[in-house]
Amino acid sequence: MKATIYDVAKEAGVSIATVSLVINGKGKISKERREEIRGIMMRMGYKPSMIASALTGKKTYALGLLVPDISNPFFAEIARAVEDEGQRHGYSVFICSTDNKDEKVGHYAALLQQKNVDGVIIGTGIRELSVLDPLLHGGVPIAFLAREFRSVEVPSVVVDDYAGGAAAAEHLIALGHRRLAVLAEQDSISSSRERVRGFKQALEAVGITLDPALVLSSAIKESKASALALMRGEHPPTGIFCCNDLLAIGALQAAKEMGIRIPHDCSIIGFDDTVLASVTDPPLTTIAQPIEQMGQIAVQLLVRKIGRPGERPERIVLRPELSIRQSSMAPQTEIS
Amino acid sequence: MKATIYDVAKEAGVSIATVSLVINGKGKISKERREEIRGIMMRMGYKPSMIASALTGKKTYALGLLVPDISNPFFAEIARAVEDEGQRHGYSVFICSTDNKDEKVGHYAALLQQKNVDGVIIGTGIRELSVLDPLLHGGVPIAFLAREFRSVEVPSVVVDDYAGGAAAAEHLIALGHRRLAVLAEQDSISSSRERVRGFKQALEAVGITLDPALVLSSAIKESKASALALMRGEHPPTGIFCCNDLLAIGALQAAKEMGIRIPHDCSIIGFDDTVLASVTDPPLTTIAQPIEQMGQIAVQLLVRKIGRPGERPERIVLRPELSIRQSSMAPQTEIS
DNA sequence: CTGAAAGCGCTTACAG
DNA sequence: CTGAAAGCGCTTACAG
Repeated sequence: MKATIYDVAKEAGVSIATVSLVINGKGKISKERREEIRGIMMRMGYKPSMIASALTGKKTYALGLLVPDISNPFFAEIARAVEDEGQRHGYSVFICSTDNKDEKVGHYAALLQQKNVDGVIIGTGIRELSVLDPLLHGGVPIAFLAREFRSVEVPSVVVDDYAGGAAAAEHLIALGHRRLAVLAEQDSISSSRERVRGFKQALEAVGITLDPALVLSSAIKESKASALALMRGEHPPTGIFCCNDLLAIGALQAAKEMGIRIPHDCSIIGFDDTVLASVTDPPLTTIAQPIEQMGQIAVQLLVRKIGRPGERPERIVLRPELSIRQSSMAPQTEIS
Repeated sequence: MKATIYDVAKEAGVSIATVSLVINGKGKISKERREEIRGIMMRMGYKPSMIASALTGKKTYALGLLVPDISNPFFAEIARAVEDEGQRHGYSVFICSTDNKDEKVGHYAALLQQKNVDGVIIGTGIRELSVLDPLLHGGVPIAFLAREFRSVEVPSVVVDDYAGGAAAAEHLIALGHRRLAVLAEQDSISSSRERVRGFKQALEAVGITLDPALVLSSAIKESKASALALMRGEHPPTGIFCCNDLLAIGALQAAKEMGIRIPHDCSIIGFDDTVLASVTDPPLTTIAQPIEQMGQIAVQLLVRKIGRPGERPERIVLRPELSIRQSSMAPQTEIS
């Protein structure tokens, strides 16, 4: 039913080798023949099968994108940037949501290598690096996006998470806050660890120590409950740094439930600057990541790696930026 | 470098045919041989190449998902549901953002058929159905999701958009509104047209006619500007029905810019009930779609179609539901 | 119960 | 400038 290279060869009265050459613009085919064969392909609606050509040494022009959850706006925006930049280089992308579970990462790693993808972008947290073995041993190029593992030499784009955490702290300090809390992601997520570290260091730089009891790791579904725990303590914080916008939203909801006014009673800072940040009540002060740029660079690095596997992998660090909205202000109430 | 079926055959001292049989659990292989070969595959880390097996008549186990924009939270949530349900049936999914442009739809249609995907879920607006020809003629099964074209017999899941639009109108009417406006999507989007039609009919049912000047189609990027146009008219509406949550957010922003208080001065209703609706200021009254269910059903229908191409395609209609939050209330101000 | 052979739709040297 | 042939990694009848 679908035309194959044999059909167009027969129609053109040439061998399939010749047709293959014109498809790939190789060899020296007379101009007329070339034009004629092109015309026949058009007329027959012939498109070479990518799986057949992939089997004969060419690429599959497919990429995998591993993220914790495509429905999380941050990763959805990343995915769009990756998709667009991928298209620009001729690649399609498979979405792979891992829920930050090694088990799912491993599953997708095996699957993607079985599917012979040309490369995979890894933007998900991983505990045990060995779950990537199917990719690493299978010779599938990878690039890290917004996550990284210094132990392995792989191209990566990250935002300076440490600096971002520090910027959040400095903003809060400048506003006059002293008693601060942190809502972090799981510990397996390197970016989250760095943000907390930067936040903590910046506090210590001005002589404030972060109360360990006020640093909570939380899954996104439990962000509200975690924030409630933070706010219900004996000495509630006057400001909370949340390691992503979604966690910040949980904090916002917790505050609303407890009748705590944001930012009057407590300041909240997020991280990411997704669409969400501009629509919350109140709009969220957050540390903005250059999302589109990160996605673009990730595919550029990966594509380069695919092209020249031997080259030394690059590591690109982008600067996050404080975006001030209405969820932060100077502390108003004196909390005993 | 990667092990092939030949490597394991040699290692096991059998023919590749035998190995193939144990891979596929076919034929009658003695239990010991089967176990032994399984062990060897494990040890060598052998996984059959999906592209090779796809070339020999089997499926590629890849699906395409066409949506307007994966970074739009509604479609991101759809994508997650499609990905998960796809995995459950053994399929991976390619993301394809079309920006509702026929040109991109056509591009992806051709690309997906070249990649030999087993099926495509279409959740994007299309003006000229012929852009799907590469799929239709290529014999690639498709299913419509949240969009549809009655002219072609294809399995589809939709929400009763007409009823949803009517529900929005009824809510507003019950609240006491009489002068209403609509912020719609582009006309090529069937779901949007239906929502507007339902809204309008419900108004007419109680003797209110919708002023055509107060019905605007708007791209998402221009939603704020369009809402401003609506609100700046001589007789501004006391309520605006927006055909999706993102448009409603544009309206919220326009109101804020003009100093119009929501819901006191104007009620706003969205459609979709994505995460966004619960975090806006104020939280959005909206018509909720069963997003996860829609994604699941779409792949179930598609998978069924792939399995039994001859069967009569099903059409599943789900009910949307009014979700009341704080962006709607009885009209307060008397606007001349 | 298992192997030899053809074939899927291409690409790539190698001849001529 | 163009064709015959081998090969990519599998699957599937067909023999035996």
